[in-house]
Amino acid sequence: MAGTKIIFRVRDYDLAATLNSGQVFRWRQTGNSWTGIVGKNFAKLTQTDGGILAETSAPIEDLNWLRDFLQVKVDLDAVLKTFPDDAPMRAAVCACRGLRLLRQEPWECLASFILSSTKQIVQIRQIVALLCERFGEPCSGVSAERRKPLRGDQCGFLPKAATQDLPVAFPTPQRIAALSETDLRNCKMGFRAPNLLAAARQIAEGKIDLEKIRELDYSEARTELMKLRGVGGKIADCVLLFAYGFDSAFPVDVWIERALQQLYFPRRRASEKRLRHFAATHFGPHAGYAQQYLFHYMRTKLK
DNA sequence: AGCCAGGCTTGGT
DNA sequence: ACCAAGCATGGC
Repeated sequence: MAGTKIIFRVRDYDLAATLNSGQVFRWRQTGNSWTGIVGKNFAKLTQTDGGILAETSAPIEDLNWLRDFLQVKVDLDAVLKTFPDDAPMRAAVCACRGLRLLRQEPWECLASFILSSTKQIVQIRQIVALLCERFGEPCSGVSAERRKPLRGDQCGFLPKAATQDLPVAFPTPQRIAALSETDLRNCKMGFRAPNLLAAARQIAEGKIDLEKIRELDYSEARTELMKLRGVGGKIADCVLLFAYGFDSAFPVDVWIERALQQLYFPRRRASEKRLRHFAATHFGPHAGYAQQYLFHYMRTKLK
């Protein structure tokens, strides 16, 4: 790829664990490298001894979008030190060394998590890929002929790679707001289609301002996000944590519920309410990081 | 309060 | 090869 090559010197950064931990849904692994898109920029990332090798078509003097996305400036040790010193947390940190939180663009993150409801990660990836392939704008620095018009699931005879991830930006709220529910259902999102459509329209009409949410405190921001169709407490917390950087957000899904029950209340069955209260009080100022460690630990090591 | 919404994956036969 | 059950969140 013509363009910029740079190494971000960073310790304790496990790229694979981070990109595979259910925060983002469009990154693809090829060998030791990962390719994906941040905003309108295409990037290829490779784990190296000294840190992360980044290749992108953007000019080298302006890579803050990528530093910000990767959160390379976060002092992970300092974050880990704030975790409670108990056996489950120590095990999770030990098992997932180098796991990080990314900082995503709010709209892509929000839309992805609206689509995530009652879906497993592989299926979310498929839905998001279809949506982007059909309605996303081509990325800057990518020639037009690489964007072959494909019909997604209608070209089953093509090798799988041909239908995967062309370099396109995630479709804007305006673009999605102009679509029909049928267009969206055809991306296999089922009952999530009207939710995504309504949310896109609420945003396109200016009823909800995703940028303004940055200025609010955690609970105000949560209330605001939950005005969007298809956004309950869990999805709001995912967006607050993964896009807005509210480290105190602690999304509770069934995996986390299972992890808390199994690791912290192995004897007696704890009510959902009790688990929520525990989650909100036990993990400290970077509870969201703790949540990510427990989530990934549960999914990859315990199950 | 409890049921419903798709479609892919997993497990049993 | 096939069918049933499992997944997992918000809206009504």
